[in-house]
Amino acid sequence: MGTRLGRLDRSRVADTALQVLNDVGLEGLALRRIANELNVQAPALYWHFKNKQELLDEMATELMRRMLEPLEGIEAATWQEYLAASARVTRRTLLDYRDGAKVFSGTRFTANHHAIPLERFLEVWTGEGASVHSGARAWFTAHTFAVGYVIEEQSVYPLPGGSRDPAYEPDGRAHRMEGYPLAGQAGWEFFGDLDKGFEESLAAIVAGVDVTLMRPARRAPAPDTGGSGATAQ
Amino acid sequence: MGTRLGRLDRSRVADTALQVLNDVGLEGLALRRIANELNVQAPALYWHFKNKQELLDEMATELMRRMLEPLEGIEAATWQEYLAASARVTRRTLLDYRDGAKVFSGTRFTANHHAIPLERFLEVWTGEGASVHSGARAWFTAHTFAVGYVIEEQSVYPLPGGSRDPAYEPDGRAHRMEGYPLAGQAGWEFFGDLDKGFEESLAAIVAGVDVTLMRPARRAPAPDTGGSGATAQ
DNA sequence: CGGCCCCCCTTAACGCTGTTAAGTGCATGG
DNA sequence: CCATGCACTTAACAGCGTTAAGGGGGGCCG
Repeated sequence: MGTRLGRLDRSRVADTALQVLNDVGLEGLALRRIANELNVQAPALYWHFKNKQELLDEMATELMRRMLEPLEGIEAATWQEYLAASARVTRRTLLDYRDGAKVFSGTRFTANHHAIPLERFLEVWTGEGASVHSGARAWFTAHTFAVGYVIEEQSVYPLPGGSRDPAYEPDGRAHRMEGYPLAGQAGWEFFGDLDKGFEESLAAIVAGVDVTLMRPARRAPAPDTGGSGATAQ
Repeated sequence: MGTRLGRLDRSRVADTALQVLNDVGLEGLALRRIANELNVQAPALYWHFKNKQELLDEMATELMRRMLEPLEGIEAATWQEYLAASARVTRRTLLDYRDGAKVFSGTRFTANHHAIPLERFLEVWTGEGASVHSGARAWFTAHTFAVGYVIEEQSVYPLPGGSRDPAYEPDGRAHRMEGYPLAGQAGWEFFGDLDKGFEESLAAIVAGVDVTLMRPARRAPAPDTGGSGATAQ
């Protein structure tokens, strides 16, 4: 159904693949379907990608690219604001695509655009007198959480902007939880208001990063996290 | 290869499937392969599961079941210890299986064993005078992070106990980061010592949960998280 | 201007996948 | 002793990622 617009290239294929993803999901993302949308036969894609994984990598890179614009628009005076804002951009971008978080997570980028916002964050962070080490840890914590959160979220709301998967109805969950009264109530919290839940968790993470990574760093260069006893390297 | 031990049932199939998973990974996990290991033909599995997804759900449930034993062994005086210990058990269990985190994440459980440790945590948490709401948020934050962390981790170390994927060698990463000096250094932090990284992030989350969810809850029943307040949907 | 080459795509085919339909043996209960 | 139905078999299908081989066309070189 697509129109032939001249030659193919990696980024046009990745762009079309992301549209197809929203139609059929990760499970149904077939090379023949993508090729059809580009008015081309499936093996043509192998001229531009050595296999499907390489196309998925390009799709993840394209998602990262699409995060950059809103990220550049962030005007954050503090590292807290920038860290939180970038986690929100990550979440919102991944939510725009069906199975976006699964495509994104664990996939290697084919370019290093992801270094741009990280570099910017670390400039602000180290400007406060803290180490690159602790800043990297702060960044990784927030983004690991954000991706993990959206993975859970997208199994409740599989379609971007769509309605909830019936199996995750809080009512049904609470009903199955007889014998676990507190856990039953908790089900509501998990999959109730996902926007609010994200904000609350994110606020906790930012506050914790401040306490354990930023503020000790001002006093001593090798912060002890109070965890399993391992001291910073 | 397998020996016929009488009849099949869901849990024996799931157990075998988890062994096969460690051999061939999620990508290579084929019903014919699992069936062969059970000395049975592939369609036989359809007597016990309506499709492959239902088998994957059972595998995730079995993983949850295998977390229960170490979780019950935890003697934690404080909610901090119990929350951190349960996140560690989650990580260690998922790391025992190839692609364990991907199998686990976003998959529905076929039983509600997961309520057991959650109930126990909420008892300790609410015993401190805080709400079920904030406790559920604390639990979800820590476990979302743990799963997200292992997903990243297993794309660096695909095999349980195996060696690192060459594409993630910190050396190589830093080399590709020219122009981003701080981000280049940060690469080491991300994929250097993953055990230590997990502990540092976990310590930050526990501390943040304390500050934003436990301690305000002692004063007011409806805690304001101090986030952006934007709960746009 | 002629011919070659290489880029980009085509057609054909392979082995494998999840899944369905139909049939079979065996244990069990009336 | 026969009938019921559980638990599995064999056979087959459509669709998947991927490879092999071939072809058309535009640009460069003789």
